[in-house]
Amino acid sequence: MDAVLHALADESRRTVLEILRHHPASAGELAEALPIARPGVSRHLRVLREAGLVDVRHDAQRRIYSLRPEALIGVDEWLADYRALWQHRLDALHTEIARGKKART
Amino acid sequence: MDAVLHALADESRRTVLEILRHHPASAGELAEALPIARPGVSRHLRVLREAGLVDVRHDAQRRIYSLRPEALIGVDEWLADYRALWQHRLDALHTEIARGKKART
DNA sequence: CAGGTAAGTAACCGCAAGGGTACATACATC
DNA sequence: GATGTATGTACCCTTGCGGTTACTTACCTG
Repeated sequence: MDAVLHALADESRRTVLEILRHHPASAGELAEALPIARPGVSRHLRVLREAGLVDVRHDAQRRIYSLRPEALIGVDEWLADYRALWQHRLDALHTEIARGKKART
Repeated sequence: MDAVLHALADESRRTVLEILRHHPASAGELAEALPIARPGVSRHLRVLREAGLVDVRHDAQRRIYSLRPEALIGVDEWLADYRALWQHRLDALHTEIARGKKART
């Protein structure tokens, strides 16, 4: 999961994911969408590949990248524990609010 | 959310969160639990503070840190969109498996 | 108020990440 | 097989981050 979180920490790489979330795209298309030059994008794509977040398909000279959201499952599971915590807090907050209402009546 | 993801990308900082998930702790206690020296931990704590992931309470010279898991809600919401994607894929996979079973009978 | 403890900051070092330019590789076409 | 296009890699440079030691700040206690 470390590699995934590291990949997610970069804004450009998240942008790539957002694009791929809607449709697969070639490396060139992705580079056009980012404010950095092709080589830089290639490197970002390598990070995403190694983190298991994207898949590559060869189409002649083109490399078509597509999303592999399964890699995010690990992060999701990690967050699940915390989700229980904040859910608990929100519940407590709601209880508090309800109590306040009751007291005011 | 950027600050939060940046904070999460570091193993040491995640360790701090894991500790605080169970109980509040002073900066010194956290430093003892990590393989790095106090000043380093102080900086990690600052990152976590600025990302809104922890709260500080003063107790004489001690600074007691506690978790504020609410900050992770943003990440959770961001992941939610992807969750729909992989859920869809897993459903498709299960359908495929079911179909395979049926074919074999 | 002197001494001790807890935490944070400052200055410094080393390394790894991220960007760009230039080059190499793969494939399609003429 | 020469040319053009799409992509990735090598190299260099700069920046930022993490770690350490040394110092400052805050607070408690005798």
